[in-house]
Amino acid sequence: MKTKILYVEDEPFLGKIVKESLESRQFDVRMVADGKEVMSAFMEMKPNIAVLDVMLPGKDGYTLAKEIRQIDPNLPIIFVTAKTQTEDLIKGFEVGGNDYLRKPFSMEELIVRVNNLLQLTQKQQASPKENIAIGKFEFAPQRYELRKGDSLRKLSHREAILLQILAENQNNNIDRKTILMRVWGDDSFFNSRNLDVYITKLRDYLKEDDAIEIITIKGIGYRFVVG
Amino acid sequence: MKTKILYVEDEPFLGKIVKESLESRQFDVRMVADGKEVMSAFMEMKPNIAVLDVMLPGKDGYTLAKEIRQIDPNLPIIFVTAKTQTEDLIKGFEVGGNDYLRKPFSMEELIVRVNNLLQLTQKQQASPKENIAIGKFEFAPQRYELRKGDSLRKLSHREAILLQILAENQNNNIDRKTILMRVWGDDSFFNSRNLDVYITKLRDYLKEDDAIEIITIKGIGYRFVVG
DNA sequence: TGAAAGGAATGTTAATTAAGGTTAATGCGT
DNA sequence: ACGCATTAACCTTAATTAACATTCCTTTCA
Repeated sequence: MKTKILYVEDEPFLGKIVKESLESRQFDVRMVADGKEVMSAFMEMKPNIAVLDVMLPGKDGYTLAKEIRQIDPNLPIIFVTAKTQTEDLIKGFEVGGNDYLRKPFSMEELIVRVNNLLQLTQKQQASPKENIAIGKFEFAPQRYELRKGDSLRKLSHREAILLQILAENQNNNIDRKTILMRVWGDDSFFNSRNLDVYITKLRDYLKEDDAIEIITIKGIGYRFVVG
Repeated sequence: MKTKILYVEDEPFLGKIVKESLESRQFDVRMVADGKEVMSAFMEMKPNIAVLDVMLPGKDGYTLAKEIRQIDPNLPIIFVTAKTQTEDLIKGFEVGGNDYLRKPFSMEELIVRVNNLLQLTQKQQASPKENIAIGKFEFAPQRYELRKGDSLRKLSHREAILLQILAENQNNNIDRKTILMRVWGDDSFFNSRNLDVYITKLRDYLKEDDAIEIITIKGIGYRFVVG
């Protein structure tokens, strides 16, 4: 699945160039020009990263960053602005930004910084060879085995992948869609029902430990909480 | 314990200023001027972050970054250099750098970027929101659970977010609009009615404790008072 | 000045729709 | 035939919309 960029820029000419340039690098870009429209676009598209101009009609980039931070404390945010003063940069980081790029900037630099942030914020997922501790259980992803004390349960392929995705993202929300794409490769209606079935199975397998819970977030996905 | 910075810089004058400036911010700084000495200093001090000049006697910064990456794939690395070309910057990220600062730079900017990277790499797995005490209740935002004594009520996603917003802002006015944006992402008519419904639900859940009240401030929003 | 009227904002409860959960039956490859 | 994966049928719960009630602020007029 493509990485989704929410790009907020009110200069149409610059905006178009940057958007196309990012798209040519296989990013899925949504551009918004008016500050007031950003939050609804944000909720709708659920971007992986936000690139914000600071000076905007409607609402400025700093305010937007603050609002985004309230909803998602982990989303990478890059400011791209003509404001070159150090104080402006500091403010950008203060409101929750993770990088600050002064205009004019080179496209290459933006792309490199976008990728850098995406990498930094991705979970350094335990290499799938290592066993993962899940409450009182221990999960061996490569062997599809779920252990608790002396009892052992062999998982099927789908069960194992699903559990691995959940375990890798403990305490974080996981999109239904993300799961569907990773386990089934598409998010059709039937696979979506299928996911329900597998969630039920995993809940059943894990019910011996009360500290473990797969919380449903209706309309969004799941959150796997342990302890 | 202080955050340890490994600072590699061969210009003694600049180096001294930066080092002292970082130390005045409570960082524990070790400065190395010769590229060849960096790796042993690295192994010895086990820094939390590295700030590298690129052009150095002995071994250049890019090479150092590569060597550091072999040992620690997650250590934040910032390049600080007089090389202003985009290609140099790209190379910096390619070899594993996480930020790139062109000389001359302001101390403030360096510090802000250092802190940003430290935060980004720490935030990783641990985002366990702490339980919030609400009068006689205890609310576990991660698990969407509201407890009072031995009784437990599981909240839905919307209920939980709303309660969290209220609880975070105990005794302060909260704009309706702010709530709507955070819970629904927009403040349309229907969602506004929706908010009323959820406020009613929370009032119902919390009515067992008389000290808790969700006060309506007509035309503004709500105030959540406890005790 | 203050009581009544009117209206907008909010409260409450219920009905509706949509999402997800559960269990069982079916399909399909080995 | 076995084991998993998929589809289906039916059930439960959350979220939204709707309908009607209330509150409280504002306006107006005695």
